[in-house]
Amino acid sequence: MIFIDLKDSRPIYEQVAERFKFLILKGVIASDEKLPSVRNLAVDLSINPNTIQRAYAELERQGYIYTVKGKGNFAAGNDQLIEQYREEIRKQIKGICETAVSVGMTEEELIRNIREWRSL
Amino acid sequence: MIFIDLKDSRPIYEQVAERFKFLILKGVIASDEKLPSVRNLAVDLSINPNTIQRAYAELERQGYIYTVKGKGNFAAGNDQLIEQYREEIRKQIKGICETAVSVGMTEEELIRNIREWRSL
Amino acid sequence: MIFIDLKDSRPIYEQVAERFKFLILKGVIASDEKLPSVRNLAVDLSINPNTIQRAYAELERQGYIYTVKGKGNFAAGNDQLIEQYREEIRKQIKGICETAVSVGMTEEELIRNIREWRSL
Amino acid sequence: MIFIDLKDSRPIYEQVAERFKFLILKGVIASDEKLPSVRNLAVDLSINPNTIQRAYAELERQGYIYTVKGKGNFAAGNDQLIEQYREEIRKQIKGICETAVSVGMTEEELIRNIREWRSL
DNA sequence: GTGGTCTAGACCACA
DNA sequence: GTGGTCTAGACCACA
Repeated sequence: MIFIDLKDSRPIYEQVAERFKFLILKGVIASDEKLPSVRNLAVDLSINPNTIQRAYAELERQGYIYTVKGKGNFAAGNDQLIEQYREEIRKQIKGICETAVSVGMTEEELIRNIREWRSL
Repeated sequence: MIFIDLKDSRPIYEQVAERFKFLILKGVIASDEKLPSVRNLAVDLSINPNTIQRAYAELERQGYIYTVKGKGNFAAGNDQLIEQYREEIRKQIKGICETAVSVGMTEEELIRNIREWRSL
Repeated sequence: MIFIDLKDSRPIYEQVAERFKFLILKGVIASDEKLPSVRNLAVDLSINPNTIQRAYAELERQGYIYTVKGKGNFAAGNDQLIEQYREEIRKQIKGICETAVSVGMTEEELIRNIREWRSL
Repeated sequence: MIFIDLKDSRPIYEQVAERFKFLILKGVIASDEKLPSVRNLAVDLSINPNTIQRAYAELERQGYIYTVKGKGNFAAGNDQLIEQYREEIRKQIKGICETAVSVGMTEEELIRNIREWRSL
């Protein structure tokens, strides 16, 4: 369910957090479903528990999970999260498109690219 | 011409390189035009020369400039660069859009966002 | 009568203890009235009995309840408790106000805030 | 300038962060002034660098400092920070006052307490 | 068993 | 020199 790529330049804790974000938003991990424990996941991925801990702390800070001490970490209700995530994505696309346009790519060209992926 | 923002989380060398990329692609710096010398730019920006050196090395590696020993650094011909840059951007947008769609954003929604920025 | 919020970052035993403190101070639980047994409450709240036990131990330590072996836990007389609780609150407010003032908030500003909540 | 209290129940990283927040808001550390390096402070306080790192990361996340890689950490401009901090304090006071009132303390009593500290 | 904090120490990117 | 990430392993609070 979780994979990490050591060759990826992004830090491991970020990859782990990103992956869980995705799984929660997709509904693969349901609301209030328990995530693997810090220790178990650390063993499974052959990663230090501190690194997992950091990924979970980040997810909690961003509202994707909540922590019950002594019990574990659980996926938060994801209704508002989806809207929050959309906003994040909008900003990312906006940033890229702005630089794209500034070096001469037209809006139509950008849109065409999006349409092409649809057909894949 | 070049500005750096210390509060930006990106490393300084990357900001400098990015800025030159932009200027070259826009044609503000013409093909074969000389870039400021490492030392001068370092003084102007109150930055360590090593940092400028690294930015230039990066630009050369990516084909945006070429170095003539004893003369300086010069902007490469920018025709092929533009296409290269577009390809980069396409990949970035593609990556983002794919995750966007996978969590339920429709293609039309993405396109609408792009159109809205146009009107700004 | 007792509710716990798993998403609250405070430990469960503290939430339980805090809630009973409140009920005793408000007089909802009268002096010498029996509190639910550890086991019953644990079942009702679907919580580990150890956790309830700890909440009760904390309440006893602070003088809010007293234990009669073989009989159960009972609310202490609440006259002195109220004064004790007020003292606690005074200290808390004092601590916060001091730092508030030291970074430039005026006393009048603090008081105004309190008055505003009244009207809610 | 920075002191930590091992007997304090709050984690060390939080104490350190809180202390810097205070110094920045008071203007003791001016805008864009450099904070001690992670390593130096760690040695001075006989604390592990990781713990200082965490305190600084927290401060950056909350906007109190900004990081320049390879250079150090610097105090952010504190105009907006003050307002942000006031809001934090308001919430804290509000929370305490609400429970105070709910157990029978009057608003006037709370205000009287504040006035008394003034005369200290 | 579960998460939270911390130490000790390594290695890397950046300036 | 400076911050950022990570491992290894300890100890504590909580359930």
